[in-house]
Amino acid sequence: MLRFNPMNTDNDTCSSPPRALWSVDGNRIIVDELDFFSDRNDDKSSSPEQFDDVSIKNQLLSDPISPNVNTGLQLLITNTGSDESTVDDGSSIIAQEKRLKNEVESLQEKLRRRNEENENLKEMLNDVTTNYTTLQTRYASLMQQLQNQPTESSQYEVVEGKAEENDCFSDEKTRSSTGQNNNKDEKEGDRESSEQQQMWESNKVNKLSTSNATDQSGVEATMRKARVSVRARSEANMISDGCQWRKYGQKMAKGNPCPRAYYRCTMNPGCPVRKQVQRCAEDRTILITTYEGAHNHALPPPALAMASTTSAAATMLLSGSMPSADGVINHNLITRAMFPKCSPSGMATLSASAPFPTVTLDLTQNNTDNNNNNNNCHSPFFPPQNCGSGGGQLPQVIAQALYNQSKFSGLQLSQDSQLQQPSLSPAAAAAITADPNFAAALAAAITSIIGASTSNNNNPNIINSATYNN
DNA sequence: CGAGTTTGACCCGCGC
DNA sequence: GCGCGGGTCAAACTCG
Ligand SMILES: [Zn+2]
Repeated sequence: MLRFNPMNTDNDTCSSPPRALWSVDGNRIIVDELDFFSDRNDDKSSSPEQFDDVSIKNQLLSDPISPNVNTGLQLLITNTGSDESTVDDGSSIIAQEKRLKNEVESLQEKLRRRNEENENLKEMLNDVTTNYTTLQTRYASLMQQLQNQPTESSQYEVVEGKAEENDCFSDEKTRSSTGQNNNKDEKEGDRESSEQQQMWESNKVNKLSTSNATDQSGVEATMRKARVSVRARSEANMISDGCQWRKYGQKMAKGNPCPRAYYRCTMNPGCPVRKQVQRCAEDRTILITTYEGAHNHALPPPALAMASTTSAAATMLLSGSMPSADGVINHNLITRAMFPKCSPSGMATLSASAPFPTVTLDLTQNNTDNNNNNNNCHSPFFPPQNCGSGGGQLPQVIAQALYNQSKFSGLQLSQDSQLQQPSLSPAAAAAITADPNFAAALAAAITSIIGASTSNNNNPNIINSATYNN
């Protein structure tokens, strides 16, 4: 959904970041921003159920095993007890005993169901761990392979034709064409890792003092530098992605009359995530938002899609930059998983060129053509009627698809056949989707695990922040 | 008054 | 070494 502020006639594309990106009351008023997650946050009546996991949640709500319904039962039991006490005045003690007994029973039942849930979740976590171990093993072997064949630069370029052709990617082109040796990566990684260790409050003096973490930081820097670039057609100045951002700079980029704005995540003081917002030079209706880094805190559900996408893209690009076919596999994987019947070249572009590997999501084509191609985008992750269903929904759909994709790419990269059959038991999936808090926490944890696969000295805050508060 | 934005200065890497 | 360009900092400013 495009929300356009008629009062804002300013051509400056990046001067008005949103004030209320994530509102608890759900009645936020978004001025001058493209809302990727509109139907999750505001209008409750506008067909909020877009995806499979949400439909699972719906099933859960009508499921008698659901804790939500269980709460209702508890209330019912309490009412029954009080009804009895009003009927029978003489045997109030017996009635009370009965009521207490019922209460205990219901609590026991509740406990039992919680235990079942825990078992399911444990099982799921085991699956996740197993898949993670598999992935890590594969990653290690690929790294070994990389060390044996250090100079196969041609395979670093997974997809570059599209980016090279378009002036909108001029900065990416610049980055892609510079610095291809490992030495530079290490230097860059040194700087970046010291940044991460010392949070944003650190100053440059501290940065200079931590120059000994060179060995382990190169990969981490790649992770940190991996980017997800979203091209969306929008008059709005900002994409609402569920996070809170603070603008820290604005520059005029060369070759583009529109300024580039720099934002950093402010949901957690130490969060390293940044994003850049810039209009396309050739078509100023196209907004290019580039995300970088992984959040070190739990996120509201709407923010998870983009955040996980960024993290997963980093992971994919990391493996994609190996001297193997992984990059291509992942490229096909991401596009096939999203739009099996769409042309893969136009939707998701994977540029694994050092030092800033970037996944570019081009959402502009479907925004223009969605009236004609409503049935062209069928995906196992969402029903076809949700494809191309309006300006703001499409990005949301894609973000969700990427969120799903990110889970699969991280957990089941080596098992192509399982791509369309996530190994989530229905009960576990229901348990997760029933509770947004847990979903957020778990997704953050998984994202962190994926991120941790690139480094041994991972930031402990990542895991610690992914706690489940109920 | 605090949070967020603006904007010029500064830092750093890279190419010449 | 110098200039250029991208990215970041931080003081001044704005806004609610
Ligand atoms: Zn964050």
